[in-house]
Amino acid sequence: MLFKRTHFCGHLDLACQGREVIVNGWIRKIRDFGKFAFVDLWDHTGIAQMVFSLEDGELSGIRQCIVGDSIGVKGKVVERKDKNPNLPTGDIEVNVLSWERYSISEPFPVSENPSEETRLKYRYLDLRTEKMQRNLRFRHEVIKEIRDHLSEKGFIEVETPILSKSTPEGARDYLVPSRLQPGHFYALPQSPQIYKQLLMIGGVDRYFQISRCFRDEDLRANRQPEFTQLDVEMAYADEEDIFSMTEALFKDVVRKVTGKEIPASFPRMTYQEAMSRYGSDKPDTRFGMLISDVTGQCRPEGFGVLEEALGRGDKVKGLVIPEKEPSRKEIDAMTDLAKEKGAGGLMWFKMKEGAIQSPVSKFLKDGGKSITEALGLREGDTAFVVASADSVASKALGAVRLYLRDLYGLVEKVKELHFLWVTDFPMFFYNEDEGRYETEHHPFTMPDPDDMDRYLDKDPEKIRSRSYDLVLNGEEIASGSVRNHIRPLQEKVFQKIGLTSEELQKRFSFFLKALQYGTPPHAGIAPGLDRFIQILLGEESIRDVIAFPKTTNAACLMTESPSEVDQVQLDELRIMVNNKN
RNA sequence: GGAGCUGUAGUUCAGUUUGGUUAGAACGCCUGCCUGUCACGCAGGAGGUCGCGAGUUCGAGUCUCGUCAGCUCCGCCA
Repeated sequence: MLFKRTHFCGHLDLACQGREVIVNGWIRKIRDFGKFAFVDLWDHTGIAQMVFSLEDGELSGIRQCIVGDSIGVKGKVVERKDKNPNLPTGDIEVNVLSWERYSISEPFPVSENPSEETRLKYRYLDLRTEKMQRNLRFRHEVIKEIRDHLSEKGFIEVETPILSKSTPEGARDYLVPSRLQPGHFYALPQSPQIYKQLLMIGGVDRYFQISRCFRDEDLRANRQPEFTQLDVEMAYADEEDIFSMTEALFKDVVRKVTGKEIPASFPRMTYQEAMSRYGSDKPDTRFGMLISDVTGQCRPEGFGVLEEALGRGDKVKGLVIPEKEPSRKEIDAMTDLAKEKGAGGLMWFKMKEGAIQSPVSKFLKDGGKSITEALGLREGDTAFVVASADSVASKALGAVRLYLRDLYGLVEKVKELHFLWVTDFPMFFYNEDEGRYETEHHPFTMPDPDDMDRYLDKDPEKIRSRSYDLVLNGEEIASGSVRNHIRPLQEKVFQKIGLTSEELQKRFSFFLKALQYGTPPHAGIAPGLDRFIQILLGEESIRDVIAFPKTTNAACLMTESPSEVDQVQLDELRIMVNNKN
């Protein structure tokens, strides 16, 4: 029999005193004293203490229960003799009159501090923890506020297909075989990009969607093979419209879900400045330690390595961490980071008792004076310097800068939210491996028309695109652009990235055709909700804000997917599996 | 594709440096005792392919090689 509950465990308090209540939940803890037992009963609202008299035949059955059993309890709320100030419901307890054991639990395969592997295998039990309950509810609040906000602003949510078509460029697609057309495949969407542009052509005007996106690439702590984006698109809109729409949205949502106030508009930085000063296209602006170019001031005489570098046009760049002296081991770790980014090495200089200390000062005729002065090195500081091609030096120092951030805890997690627009991304970059140009953002981005005229043939990497990223605390949380709504211009872009006219015809004729029917100028953006929620909650991993996440191997430990399928299914799809390699 | 860390009882871990008796602890589980706990307490008990496979050795949880899995990072992720 089901006890129809009158209250949730966490809502019981002194106001219920003397009342007969019914609560349902899971046993969290049993403390058995022989003549009676305390049972901590948990539901999604919290814990309340039940008191079972064990001298009563029916109630003594609680002794057969273990943690995890699902039970219903009818009892009287009474004020406690010994209150527990650590428990929200610690003023009261429930004297049990009758109860029902709904289902029996196996002993829990998880403990209070389970490993990631155990958590993922028994995710449904992990979800019963306070943290996961809080995170799922918080996520719901964020999405609800987004829907409310955009609905009020005249946006409508439109669903787009999951069984979709392979897009050019970008990530590896997840493919779904077609049974009715053997040898043909759907692709799961990497984003609803083309559909939302078609919705603009279709007169929807203001669209959004909480949409699932799929990318078959290697995973990270903040990257899952399927993830959730807030996809937004506006007709007759440009950068400024998207910026102000997004700023208003984030300000409203952040206030409603966290109570925090963020600025009404976010600072902006060009891609070029981000790269040269922060060594990253997603700069963490919560702290300083910017990268300086000291090529001009640097006197390399005597140090062959540096002389040669400057001879071939390399840059000398550096940054200073004030009043810190990293250890030998830490410097080694930073050197490895710099090398990973392509730098030949990492020089360092310390200022102690007015003298420069550095492993390279003995080579330099000026002992490193020109470099440290240019960087403004002061007593007790340490400077890190890289001599490499401009972008390599910046990226290497960008990695060093983040290492120092984490080493010395230079930012307080969660407390501050630093939003930043990064603009003026390049339209194209040259892919050495493939021997062709690719788009930095995606091919549907509007290139700067003047740059296009000027550089398309001679220097395509100089062409700027009308795209932008939104960065929060050093993490990319949204990406968008003004779209290319002019068919001939769109064709030019496709040509530049090496799509032949046959390929174009085969894969995109529908889209190019659609562009011919009075496409409104339009622009959009797509914030990644998993990351945004992760940052607001201060979680280390995106997995902690997703109910059923996958491992770094893109597997689900709970369902054991992916898995083999029956031969019958493969035959139906006319698929033969090649197990070689 | 590459690098690092980890894998021992149901769970979380110690033991691996320096190979050697019967692989330990805590929590959980089982049995019993206990009138006020909230990390209840007390007594007793069960529970192990040391991830898997080779190899070295008289002898491997411990050393070597391979492999699988989890995590973190690089490449990759328009």
